Amino acid sequence: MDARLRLYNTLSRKKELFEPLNPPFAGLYVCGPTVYGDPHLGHARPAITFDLVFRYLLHLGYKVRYVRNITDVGHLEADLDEGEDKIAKKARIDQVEPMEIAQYYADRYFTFMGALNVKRPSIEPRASGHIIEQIRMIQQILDKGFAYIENGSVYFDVKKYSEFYDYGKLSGRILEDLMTNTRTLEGQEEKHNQADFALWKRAQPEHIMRWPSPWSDGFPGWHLECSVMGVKYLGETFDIHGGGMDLLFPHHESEIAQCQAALGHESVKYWLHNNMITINGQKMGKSLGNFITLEEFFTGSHKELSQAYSPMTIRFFILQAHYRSTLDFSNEALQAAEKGLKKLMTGYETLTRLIEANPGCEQPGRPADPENGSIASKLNESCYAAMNDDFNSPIVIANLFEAVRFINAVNDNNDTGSLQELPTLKNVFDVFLFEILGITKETEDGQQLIVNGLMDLILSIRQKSRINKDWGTSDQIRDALQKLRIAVKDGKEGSTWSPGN
RNA sequence: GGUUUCGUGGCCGAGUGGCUAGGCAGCGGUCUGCAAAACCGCGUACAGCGGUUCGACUCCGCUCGAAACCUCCA
Repeated sequence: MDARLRLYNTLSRKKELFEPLNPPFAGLYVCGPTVYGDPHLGHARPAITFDLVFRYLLHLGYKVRYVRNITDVGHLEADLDEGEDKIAKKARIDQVEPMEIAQYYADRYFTFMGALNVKRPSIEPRASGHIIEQIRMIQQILDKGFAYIENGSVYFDVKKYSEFYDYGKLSGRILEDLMTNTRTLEGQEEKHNQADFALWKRAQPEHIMRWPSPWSDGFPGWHLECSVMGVKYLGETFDIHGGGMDLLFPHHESEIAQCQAALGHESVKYWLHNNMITINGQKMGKSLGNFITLEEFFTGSHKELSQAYSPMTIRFFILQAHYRSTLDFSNEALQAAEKGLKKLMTGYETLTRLIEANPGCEQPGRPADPENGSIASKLNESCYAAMNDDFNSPIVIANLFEAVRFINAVNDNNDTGSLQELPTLKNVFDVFLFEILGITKETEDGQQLIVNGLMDLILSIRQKSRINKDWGTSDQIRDALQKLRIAVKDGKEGSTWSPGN
């Protein structure tokens, strides 16, 4: 087994050994949300993917600085209002200040990502707070001769750039194709070439989000912020840059070009890209209008949803697929995830109970089968191997299911010979399920304590009727609870209950 | 048209040149007052056609099909 982390670098299209530039430090930059709409399932994929990366790097002992930007400026609307900032457009509709919109949706984003147990990054910088730095980088690119000024706007000169460097190396694009194949958009006649992209745009009079610059009152181009903030907080070269596959071109390609042009070298060592979530085989996205917001998932209020799905179900659903695969949404798949997760959590509870009931087993490291090593430590190794192989969370989950089968077998057979495996097994769950995969028990609040008390009471009454073989009463209670979506299970040592089906 | 990626059993999804993925659903059984859970067992797979190979689902080529990107998008 290779105990070292390997990750798939989009730049080389190969799995590479992770060797950070300045160990024990590791830098991670991920393209964050544009805050002009409610967070949907598509936002959850990269957030959870790179949360997994973040958590695993931390677990391996790296001192990680994780930067994820908030885009609150600079994305152009290409359809009806060309040249107008998306946030500004929404603001005009709602008759409020653009920053108020950005603030509102940023807050929503944080709230829902929090529900998904996504760790907050070390730094969450906003594009609007880095206008000065962006202006400086534009000036650097101009000074090096890789940009030109046209009517108050500044454009990146892709043709000039590709005389020295390879524009297209990340996405596999060929420059000649880009020059000829790019669709002609209105208001783009200032460009010398179709493939050129804006570094600074002069604002039209009705454009409300604007800042002064040496060239005009305007706003920065839409690829610039990530280059600027990545370099500012992680250094001129840093380890990992992540994002969705849809950002590969032109966004990340242009980021590489901007850094190369301004700094004389590239800034990113490993490029990581998560795949898309599809709905009926099609990408789920804002512009397609087929997205389901996270709020709708949590409440079940969308016509495509047959029920509500808890945040942990969503998280588990996403982690059950490898991050570089597309993941197709369906109610059936979500329900399977819900049940699978429940099985895992029940298994963990059984494990905890077994350890409490058998204080003698609290000496880890004594394998039941010394010939072949313990099952628990094998699973542990297998989980590390999976994570080291480009963050293969589905394999980790498969291992955890195997652990559950083992736990249940011990529980059923009272196999005392295997009890000493349990502490190690608990450690595997604590590390992989909770710490690295970031699954949590769904929260219990004050109401829950009352419910617990009531349920204890009800089940003790039912137990009495069962002892008296009063099946009518006992079934009446169970059926009534069933209608409230509370499942009762009768075991040898009394009954237990759980919410859900 | 170009670039990138993919096509695995009822559904979702891993993986490998020869040895069980896993989950959900289904069927049979054990257990149980019944049920649920759990456990045991079972079934239908690697789009098609060629090639390389002792042997390919796994490598190569072609065909068919799908998606993303080429335009803001996670």
